[in-house]
Amino acid sequence: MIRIPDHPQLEGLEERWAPRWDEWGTHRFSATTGRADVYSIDTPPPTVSGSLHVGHIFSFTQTDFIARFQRMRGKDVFYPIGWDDNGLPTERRVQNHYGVRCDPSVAYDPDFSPPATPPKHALSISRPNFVELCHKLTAEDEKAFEALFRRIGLSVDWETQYTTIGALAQRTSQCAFLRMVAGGHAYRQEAPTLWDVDFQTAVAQAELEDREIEAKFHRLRFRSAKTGEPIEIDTTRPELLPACVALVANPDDPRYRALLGTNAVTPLFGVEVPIHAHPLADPEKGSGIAMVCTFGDLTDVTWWRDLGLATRTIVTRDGRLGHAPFGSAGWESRDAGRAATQYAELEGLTARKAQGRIVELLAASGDLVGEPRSITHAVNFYEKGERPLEIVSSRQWYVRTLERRATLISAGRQISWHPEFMRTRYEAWVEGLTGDWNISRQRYFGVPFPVWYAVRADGSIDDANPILAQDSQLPLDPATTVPDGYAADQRDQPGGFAADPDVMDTWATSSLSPHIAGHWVDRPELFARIFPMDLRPQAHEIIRTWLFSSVVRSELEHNCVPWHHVAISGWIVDPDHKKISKSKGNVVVPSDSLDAHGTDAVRYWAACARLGVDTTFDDQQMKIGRRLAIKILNATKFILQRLTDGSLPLAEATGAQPSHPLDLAMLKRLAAVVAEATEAFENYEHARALERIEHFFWTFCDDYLELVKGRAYAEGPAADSARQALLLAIDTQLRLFAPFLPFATEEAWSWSHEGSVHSASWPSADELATSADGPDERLLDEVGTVLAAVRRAKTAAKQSMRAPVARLAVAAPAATVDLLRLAADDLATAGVIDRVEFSPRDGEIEVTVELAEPGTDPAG
RNA sequence: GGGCGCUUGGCUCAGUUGGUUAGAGCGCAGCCUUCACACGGCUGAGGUCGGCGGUUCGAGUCCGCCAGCGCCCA
Repeated sequence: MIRIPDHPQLEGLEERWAPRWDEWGTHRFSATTGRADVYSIDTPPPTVSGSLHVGHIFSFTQTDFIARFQRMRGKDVFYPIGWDDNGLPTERRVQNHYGVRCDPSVAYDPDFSPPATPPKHALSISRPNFVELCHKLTAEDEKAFEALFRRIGLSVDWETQYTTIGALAQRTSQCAFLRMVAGGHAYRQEAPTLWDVDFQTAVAQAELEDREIEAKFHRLRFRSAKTGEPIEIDTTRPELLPACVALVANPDDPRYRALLGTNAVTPLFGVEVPIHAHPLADPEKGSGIAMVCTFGDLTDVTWWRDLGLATRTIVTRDGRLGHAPFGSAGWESRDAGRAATQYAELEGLTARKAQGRIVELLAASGDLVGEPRSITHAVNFYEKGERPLEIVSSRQWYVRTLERRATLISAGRQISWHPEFMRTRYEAWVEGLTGDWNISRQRYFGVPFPVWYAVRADGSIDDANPILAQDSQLPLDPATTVPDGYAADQRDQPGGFAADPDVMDTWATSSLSPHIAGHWVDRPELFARIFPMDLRPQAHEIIRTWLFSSVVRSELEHNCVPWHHVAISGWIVDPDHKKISKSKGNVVVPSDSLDAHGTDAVRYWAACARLGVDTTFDDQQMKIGRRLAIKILNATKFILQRLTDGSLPLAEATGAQPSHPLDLAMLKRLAAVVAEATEAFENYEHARALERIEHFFWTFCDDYLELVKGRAYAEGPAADSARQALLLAIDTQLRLFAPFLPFATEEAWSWSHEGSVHSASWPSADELATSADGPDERLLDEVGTVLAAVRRAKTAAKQSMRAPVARLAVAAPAATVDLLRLAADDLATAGVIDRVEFSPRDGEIEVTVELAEPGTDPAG
């Protein structure tokens, strides 16, 4: 029996249907079909330690449209959900939340529990205790995300969840790492490394950002080694003078041409350094000749590499000036005693303090020319950091990317980008790579490298020959697991072994999201069904990180791209076009919108935006979505309740095929809409699909429904035709709307069907175009035009739409008249028209309306 | 400094390969209330498409330059 509420509403639909879908397994991946029948999605795992915001709803919902469409098209949709709990954001949140600090030198306390309220001074706890807290807090955060995602009706398979720090992620990550090492794609090397002195970790190129900061140019006086002539250089970092290894000038700069190939002597330290030419030396900057230190900035690294310069590292990992053995090999000086004395003034100071001190020393020795001058310049920062990055020399694991640039660019061209122009961002990034990918991070909450090193008899570490874990041991933490052939008590002992102290960059793990979600390491038959995946949805600011690193991993491991399509979502901006962020105080809480407008309304807002387009947070748009959802309920109710006897199945309610020209014209139009919407969806243009469907729906309600109402109430073949057409049309439209408005469509669908609309098949034009040689589909438009003219006349006369019309006269081209005659009866009924007259004439259609009541107005 | 994107009625946006009077919704104005829908319906006013120049029989739609906004990268 059809049970339709008297007043259908949206309230409560989420609570009614979401549990049903779980029960029915509507969104479950069956994993029984072949790859060709699977549609797999590489869902972005949100950072659970971050905040929930409308951007999540927006972008995740856009992916859900695609998932639901593909499911209705008969695909077995692999739509997992992951949580990114790995890495620094979690560490910071745990530190703040519990008021603790990780100190690896503290011993594990199995009975530890965090204080009820965070203490004023951070409590030092062991690494295992700290990691436990990370797991505890992320588990709570994940629940909040899950609740939100369920509420917005994401059709993910909740049985396919993954994390980026769990055992599977660690095993996957370590396994893939070992394979990279075995394949020669990963290597460990001592190299200049961008270093954040506060976070105490290496930073990858992808995590850099430039910031303009205030600095001072100091003019230092060097002297020519041969002639003693002064050579003045400008530097913002005079404290690095002890690390100076060369001077560089532009080869085209006539001022310094004569000096090229000679040596200069540094002030205070008396070190002889060569003078080289290099095109990156900017003649306009300062005095036009610069000192190269190891290392002040990335340009120093370039010069050091290009020119094969010496290395004299003084900045240590904590951002202080370390030991500099002037007089020993590599630290030769014309006056080693003086150099050592001077350096003793600096050693142990932070870079900032050392700068102040060395300026005093230079002033005292007369080697500072004039006063320091203020400038602003761009300096590298870690995107999450607060102090400029230092460049230190250290041993890190790298993945070879530089040599594969061409491959990576061609990989990008094998992927369909939505929108297409986003590809450019990827290519620009790959072309701009300056070094291999550093995947070592000196953090605590991450995937450890499954590697140890032998400790030599003298206690030094044999870095060159890492001891790699066996696959069967994974996942493991080398800090607790002992490598084959060693005993536990040999840890950190001469002749024993030492664990690699680092963890992997989070991108080194999340770049394997298809492998983690698809169980590459433990369910190969599953992985084969879903990989390469069909779709990677993500935001554009992480093209250079997540997208790039995923392509790298897939190319290295499988020699193919990880997905066929990439869908880039836009950002949410506030009504003033400002990016939504906490610091701006314009954050919109997602649950507020859901409370106020309902899930379908919020989804409608997201559906109106094309991929890649930044979108305004717009309450108004949600209200429109809400109105649409209600209209769908009401229109469905009307058609089912009034026009069938409440008997099922509906197809048998009337039995007849639509035969009336107006009905056939409407169905033909609908068939065209189905075709357009399908094509749009196939092209990842959900907004276009929705626009076409929605536009048709309003015409359907305003014109067609009104026109056939009267006929459909009656009896006979013409009435049967109307009823059948109405049923066919609403059935089709519910399915078309289903990906966008899953709750309202499911509710309306349930009034006439068993099972879920989301398991129904996506409509095809064939179902509707009952006859190719039916009437001209313009019929619906033409009748609509005349009906609008009738309404206009009634409105102008301030009459009700039910006001009777004595006479309607339509003058139009003969072909149009012929068409209109086909629906003259419906027109008369809908307009409450007594007499309808047609007359052929060339030119525009002209409609004359004579109202039965006084106050008749011509219109049209 | 380089790259990418955007600039269409008050607002938010569509405008497919250049082609008849540039579309939609919101907002606004007016009208209509019990028979699907007042959490509504109908009707209407309102843009010449950022600026300049070019290609073309014809440009919002292609090309160049400029301006503003945004993002990415140096």
